[in-house]
Amino acid sequence: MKTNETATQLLDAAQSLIQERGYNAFSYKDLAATVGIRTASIHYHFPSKSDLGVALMERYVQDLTGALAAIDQKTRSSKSKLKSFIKLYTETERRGAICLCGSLASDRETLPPSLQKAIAQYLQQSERWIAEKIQEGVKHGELGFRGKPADAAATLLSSLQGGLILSRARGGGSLLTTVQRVFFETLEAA
Amino acid sequence: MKTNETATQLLDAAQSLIQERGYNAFSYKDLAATVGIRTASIHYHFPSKSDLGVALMERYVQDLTGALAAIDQKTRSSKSKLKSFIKLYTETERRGAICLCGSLASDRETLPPSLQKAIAQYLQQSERWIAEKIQEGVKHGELGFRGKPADAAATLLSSLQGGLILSRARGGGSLLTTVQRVFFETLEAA
DNA sequence: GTCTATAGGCAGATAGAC
DNA sequence: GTCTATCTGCCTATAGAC
Repeated sequence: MKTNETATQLLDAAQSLIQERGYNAFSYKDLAATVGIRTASIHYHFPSKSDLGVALMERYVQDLTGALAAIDQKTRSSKSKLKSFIKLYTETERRGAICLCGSLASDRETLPPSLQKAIAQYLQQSERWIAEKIQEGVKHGELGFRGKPADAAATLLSSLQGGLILSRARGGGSLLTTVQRVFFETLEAA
Repeated sequence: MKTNETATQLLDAAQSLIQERGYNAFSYKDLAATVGIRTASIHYHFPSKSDLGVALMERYVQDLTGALAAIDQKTRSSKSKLKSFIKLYTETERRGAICLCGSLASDRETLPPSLQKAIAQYLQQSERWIAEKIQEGVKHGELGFRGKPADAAATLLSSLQGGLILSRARGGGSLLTTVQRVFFETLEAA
């Protein structure tokens, strides 16, 4: 897939707009203006807005899979893997954006089922991966934590998603750094 | 304010719709259908959609203030106060809804400044109250926690907001119970 | 306070030329 | 693949009768 293909540009533009304004607040007109074509041309690539949304979330899930694989390869310790994961969110925070899933979750009831499914998949995959790393860390003695890894994973992911919301409401700052610190205190405290 | 006044009914309907579908996905037509009047009549109570949004968030902040005051009066220990606060969120979770602020945060860039301000106020007020309770709990020896109360407060609120999103994406369940458990483990572990 | 009627604009989407 | 032209429907909002 060439990165300059129109379809890719459209997905990029849509992702930014959704993360900034929400699914129901962006239009083909916005996309057309950004990419530099007419609205009718967008329908050639994505017949309906739902099609675009589904394609976007599919790409988002694939990107996640790639990012997690990259972290697993590059990094050694479970703790630094978790930190790399959190970094994905701090980068989003710095952009003043929120997660695509978090944004779509608000509009959930207006979304097609296939899109709802992709959102759930993204979050589940993240959660499982986190739980895995926590479990590994405990096993190898890197992390001292007595609770269920799955519980800590769900809590961490929640606080990252919610942290992006709070951070944006505050108008900036680095709330996620705090979230990370508190998270590791939890893991090491037990 | 009589609870059956049309304005109140409109706010109630709008709040439900926003929590279910997002700010940009509900219309005066939806409200009209719910309340049983015509769209034009809504403009008598709330000239513009922004006016409605602002009034709604103002009421939401007032409700919060009332709820926090009620908790402070009724309950004794800091820990049970915090549990009562979390219960506000578990009730939202049970309804399959997310926080009004969380929902509006996605559409933030499309909202009038006064509305953005109200969102920030709601979250700030929550955060401060939580931090206060944690500080009290530590002072009275109820909670063992060495970090900054403000940090734990920001993290808890983040995980509650995010937890509502994850919970909805999962299609139900009681994720917030898990979040609560992990939170108190953190506070008592240190 | 609520109604009917209507305005003006934008939404997503389609047909067919190039 | 992108265009122009056009459709239909919904949106917020207003005017004015009751």
